[in-house]
Amino acid sequence: MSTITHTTTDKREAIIEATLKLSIEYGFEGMSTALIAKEANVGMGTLYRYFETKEHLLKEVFAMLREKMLFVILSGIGNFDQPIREQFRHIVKLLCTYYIDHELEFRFLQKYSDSPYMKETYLDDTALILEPISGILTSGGDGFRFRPYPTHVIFAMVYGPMIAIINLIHVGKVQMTDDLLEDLIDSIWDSITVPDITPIN
Amino acid sequence: MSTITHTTTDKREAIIEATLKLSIEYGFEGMSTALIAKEANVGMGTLYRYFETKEHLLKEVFAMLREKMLFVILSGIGNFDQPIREQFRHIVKLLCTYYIDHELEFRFLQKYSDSPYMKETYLDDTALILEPISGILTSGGDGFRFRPYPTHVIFAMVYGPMIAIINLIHVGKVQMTDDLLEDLIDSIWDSITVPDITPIN
Amino acid sequence: MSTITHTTTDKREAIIEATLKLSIEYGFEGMSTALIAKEANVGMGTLYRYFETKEHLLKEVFAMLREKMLFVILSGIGNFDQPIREQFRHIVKLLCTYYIDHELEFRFLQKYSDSPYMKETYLDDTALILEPISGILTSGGDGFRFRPYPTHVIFAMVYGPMIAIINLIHVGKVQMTDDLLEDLIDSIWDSITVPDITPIN
Amino acid sequence: MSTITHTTTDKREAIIEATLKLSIEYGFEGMSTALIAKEANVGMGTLYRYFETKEHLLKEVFAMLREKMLFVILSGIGNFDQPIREQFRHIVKLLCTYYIDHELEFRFLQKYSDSPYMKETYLDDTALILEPISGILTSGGDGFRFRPYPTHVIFAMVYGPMIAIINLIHVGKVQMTDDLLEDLIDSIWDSITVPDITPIN
DNA sequence: CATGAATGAGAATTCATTCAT
DNA sequence: CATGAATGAATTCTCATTCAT
Repeated sequence: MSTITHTTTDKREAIIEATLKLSIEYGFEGMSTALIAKEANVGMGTLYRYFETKEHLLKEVFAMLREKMLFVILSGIGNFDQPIREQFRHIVKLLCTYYIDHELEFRFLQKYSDSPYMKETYLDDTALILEPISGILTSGGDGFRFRPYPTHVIFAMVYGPMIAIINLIHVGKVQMTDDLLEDLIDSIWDSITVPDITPIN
Repeated sequence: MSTITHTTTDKREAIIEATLKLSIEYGFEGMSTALIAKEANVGMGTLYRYFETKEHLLKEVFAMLREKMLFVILSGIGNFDQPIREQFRHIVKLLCTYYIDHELEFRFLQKYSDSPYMKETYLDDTALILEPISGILTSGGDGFRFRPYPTHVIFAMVYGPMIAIINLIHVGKVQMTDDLLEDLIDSIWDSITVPDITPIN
Repeated sequence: MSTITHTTTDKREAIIEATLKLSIEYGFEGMSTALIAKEANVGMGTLYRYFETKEHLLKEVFAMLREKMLFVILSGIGNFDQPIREQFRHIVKLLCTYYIDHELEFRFLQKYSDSPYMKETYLDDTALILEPISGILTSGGDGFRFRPYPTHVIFAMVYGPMIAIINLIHVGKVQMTDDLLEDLIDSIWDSITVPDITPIN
Repeated sequence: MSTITHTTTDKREAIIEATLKLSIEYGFEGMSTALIAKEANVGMGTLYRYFETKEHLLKEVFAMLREKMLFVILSGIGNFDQPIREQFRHIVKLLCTYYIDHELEFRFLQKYSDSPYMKETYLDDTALILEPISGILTSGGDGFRFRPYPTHVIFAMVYGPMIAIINLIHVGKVQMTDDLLEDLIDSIWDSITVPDITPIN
């Protein structure tokens, strides 16, 4: 962050940015390191100063995107005193908006999660998009009960439709509006909860 | 079925089988044609007798899997006189069961749909898994109404969770049971419909 | 030549014919044996029944063309009692006409003579086109003398321009007429002889 | 000439030199890029840094040889005030000497001109060797007249024998001497001109 | 004899990575 | 630190040749 390392950081950032962009356009293996370097306006050797390997580079882009996403979400997180349902609505909305506005990042994460590289990487891929609300989805609530599914399934019932719909928007099949988003979140909510009052259902 | 075509079919099948298996293990570009040939126990030249290009091979595997899936589903399709909800339940169950039992095929389709190859291929990727029930999801019903979403969104609300959950099972995070499956289908149903009688909800 | 071997001969001929045609269109290595077989309407195995190797096939086409050419020339050869100059005129005319009318054969011979295959083959390439008149060009004459060049050079002074002009005609740069041909032969004659007695010519 | 470009030029030159040599020995397709690289003492990748394709490489060798030849000829060109016949004699001599002394280059040009690659290349193949004297051969003169042939034919009557004789020398069938060369040029001259004194011919 | 499916050695080309400057 | 020329292992694809039918 000091002035001196600024240039350095810039190059690193430029490489990551280039990787993000090109990986979407060409795919991970369609994108050569030479191309990345060119797009980032650095020499090929420079790339290897900052990243041990193409694979490492991808992994770091992935890690960076995760952290960036987490930061954004956590920054925007609301009031913990609110009812669970409101918190859920708020965060899912935040998440969707974020990924709708950051197509490249979303696509990269999807691509990476599905690639063989992921095997080498530590993370639980599926939960990725839901990390920020893992807490919420395992707690109880007032006026409703989560359906008695394994936690993983609850997660899947949330991020499954989310991912599908974000994709839809990115490929231009659907225009997202605030109202539609609100409704969809309600739909998802309905699919993982039951009202608490009527045990009959 | 004659002796001649039998041999022929055998090699073609072996190559396809090998491709299916190895593409999961190594990814499309991590899997060399030499490896495929070896796994299929044929010479490299043989592979190129049956498939013009590696890309063509992948496309044909994809096309074959689609047809196979469609065939299975259509063969198992139930009574069209049943209420929509029953038909939905039946087919989604069939689909889930099929893909749970055919992990390699499921993974291949996912991979292919996300790959740059897909661009060259004709199909609407997202709807793939739902082709068999596209009819049902656009018709009306008795005792319920589909939520007023664009058709694409309705689709996404169904295949999104399906894919997510099938994945969960394949990676071993969840054990699927008949009861769980039934419940999940109900959950999904709830997320795309509203009861017709009580406008309150 | 018997009725029984007729079929056999036909296939051999067909292969040779196909080779001749395709070698011009694609070049020796641009022309695959599979293509030859297809063009000749025989199976690939058949080709190898008649010719040990692609190289052997080419060599035999070459040999065949030589013999064919020799046969044509010898058949058309005129009166040995005629003056040398008349014999020269007659034969060179015959040769030129033959190669003008048999473009494929001419091109094949040129191609083959220049190829590495030629190394394996016995013949003196350059003299090829002049074999039929080698006798004439080494004898003496009345009213003229051959210029005091090595025999090889005399040959070269004849076939050099011949080849160049036949090429010109095949590529369509020049239209050959009887008169032009006669004149050219005179020109060539002038370049290898000097008048013996009368400097006036 | 700086250190950097020197190294660069060296490798490029080495590759071209190797190509020149090997193409004679093995033919264009008998010579693999791996072999070229080895002969040039560079890695295979290096070859492709300098030349996009094997085909491009060959084309550049061709272009380079043409320019080199032109340069040599133009540098040695004599006095334009001399009679046409003297100019003709001078330049043909220069050309013959050049190609006699540069066997590889001569053979390469012949090979390339006859190859399918030539189709892609711009040039009028046949005239290649005569480019430097095309001006002379179309002008008039004193004391002689060019025979009334199409220009292409005049050209052919010159380069035909030239090529044939140069070949003869390269394969060792003839030893060239200054006297022989002078005489041959006279012979060629005689074949394309007639004395001007006797309009009767 | 005729066939053509099967084969694998070999060819052109690419690209991640290194290292001398 | 930065660079990009150099490298060769690895990849896709071709094709002359064989051999079981």
